[in-house]
Amino acid sequence: MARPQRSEEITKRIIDLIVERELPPGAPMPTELSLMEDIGVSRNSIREAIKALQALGIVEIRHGYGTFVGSAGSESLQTWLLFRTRARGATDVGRLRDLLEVREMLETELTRRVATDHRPDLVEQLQACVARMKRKGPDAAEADREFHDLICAEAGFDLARELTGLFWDVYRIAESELGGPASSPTATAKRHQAIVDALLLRDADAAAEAVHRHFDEVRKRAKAGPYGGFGVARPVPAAHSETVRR
Amino acid sequence: MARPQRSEEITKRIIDLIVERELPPGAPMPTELSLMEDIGVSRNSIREAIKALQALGIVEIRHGYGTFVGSAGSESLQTWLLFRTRARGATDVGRLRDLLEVREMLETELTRRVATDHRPDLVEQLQACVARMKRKGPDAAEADREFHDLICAEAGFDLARELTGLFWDVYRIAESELGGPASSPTATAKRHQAIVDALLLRDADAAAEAVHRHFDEVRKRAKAGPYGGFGVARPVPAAHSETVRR
DNA sequence: AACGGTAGGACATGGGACGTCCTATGACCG
DNA sequence: CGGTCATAGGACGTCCCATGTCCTACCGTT
Repeated sequence: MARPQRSEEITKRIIDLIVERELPPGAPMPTELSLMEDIGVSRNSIREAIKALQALGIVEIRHGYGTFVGSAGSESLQTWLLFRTRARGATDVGRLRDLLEVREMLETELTRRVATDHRPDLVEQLQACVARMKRKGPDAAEADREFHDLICAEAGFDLARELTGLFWDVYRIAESELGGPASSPTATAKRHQAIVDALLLRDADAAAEAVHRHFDEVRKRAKAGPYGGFGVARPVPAAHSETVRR
Repeated sequence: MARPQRSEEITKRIIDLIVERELPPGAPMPTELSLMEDIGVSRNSIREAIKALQALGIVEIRHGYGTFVGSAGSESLQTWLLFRTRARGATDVGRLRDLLEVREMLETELTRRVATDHRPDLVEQLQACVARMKRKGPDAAEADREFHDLICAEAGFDLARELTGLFWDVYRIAESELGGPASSPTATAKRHQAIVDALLLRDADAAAEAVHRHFDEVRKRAKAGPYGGFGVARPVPAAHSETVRR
């Protein structure tokens, strides 16, 4: 007995192999054939394990060329997080709130740290982003993203930066599915300007406060959406629930 | 042309299927056979797609019984995060620092929110955890985890709570692999006690400060570890780097 | 020397067979 | 009559093999 998921075992073995050999991202993985021989299972089992690894960004597969060690970037989690917010009814806005909340917490603290310790030209770059936000269009959203990413990058914590980027992306996708009202460019620019001002003064508390106000703005916009607010879990229709067995 | 990864396409289709039918976690997925017919690909392709979904916790497979919709809990990310911190040499402590930093940011803000708004008996439960911490042993670590989880749960943001739990687990595993010094039970208890005290007074700033001090303690301990500190990226040995093609 | 065709390596997809695990049903026994 | 065990059926797990597709590198031609 003690047959705890053959393929999971294979997955672990492959990961260990990468870690032990200290293969850097981009390094070629052993051939599926040699993996077969090393681990002693069939090719299909290897392929399924590799597929699981691919879903986590741990390996990258290039058709016809080979499999390579991946960087395990946060993009891999987009599917996960998106599913998590869409599951059980895309109209349940409560999950969107969670997303925003985590972003707010992370960015508040990140901004706090950056406020007292940042390169002089950071403010200029941020200022440029704010200017771009004022012009309506697809570039405004891009500038918004860059604005937040600049601050997160400045803090120097890769993981935190990637996570906030991930949350930003997923929030935007989920929000667009719900079709909320568009944001006002001038209001958005104003909120971001307040953050820049606080950073310029190197005032951590003011910066944190400005970030909070910014998120208040976003929340207010989301509340005005088609489902009337966060936390209002729409009752799940019973239509399909009888498909549940047991 | 335009052959964007057959299996990735299948993965998306399956996710959409779950979302559209609003299948709740635990609901049985369609049979692999019926999926084959619906999507029109072979069973192997379906299986690979499902395998990828399983790696993300989106579906759960019970051998010999069926496949079920998963809850996409944060446990699924453990492999990802663990790999991310172990990749390219387990001795690179810089990644551990990132882990701690995110935890600190999240917990600081979470604690801040909980400080001014929490159930009266939360403090009692926390106090009980602190008492357990004072006794050395495996239960002390468990009490530590419960302590933080209690606070995160109180805030009411599932996502944030799960993430902090995930970071806690991964940090502990990664740390144990590095084999740092054990923490002093009394010092640990003292730091946690300070947090409880601040919560009792419903003083958000004091609570945040206490959390910071707690993490300072953890950082200090990690710095005393075998690799002499955070951020000291050990140079990657060139031994295997010539295996990189291109 | 530059170009293009071709061979080979590696992954993608498809189909089938057999083993294993779980559940449920029904016969058997107390 | 009720409880227990054996068996049948459904569904996933593993494996094998064949063919398609993509990329690289080599080599012959111009």
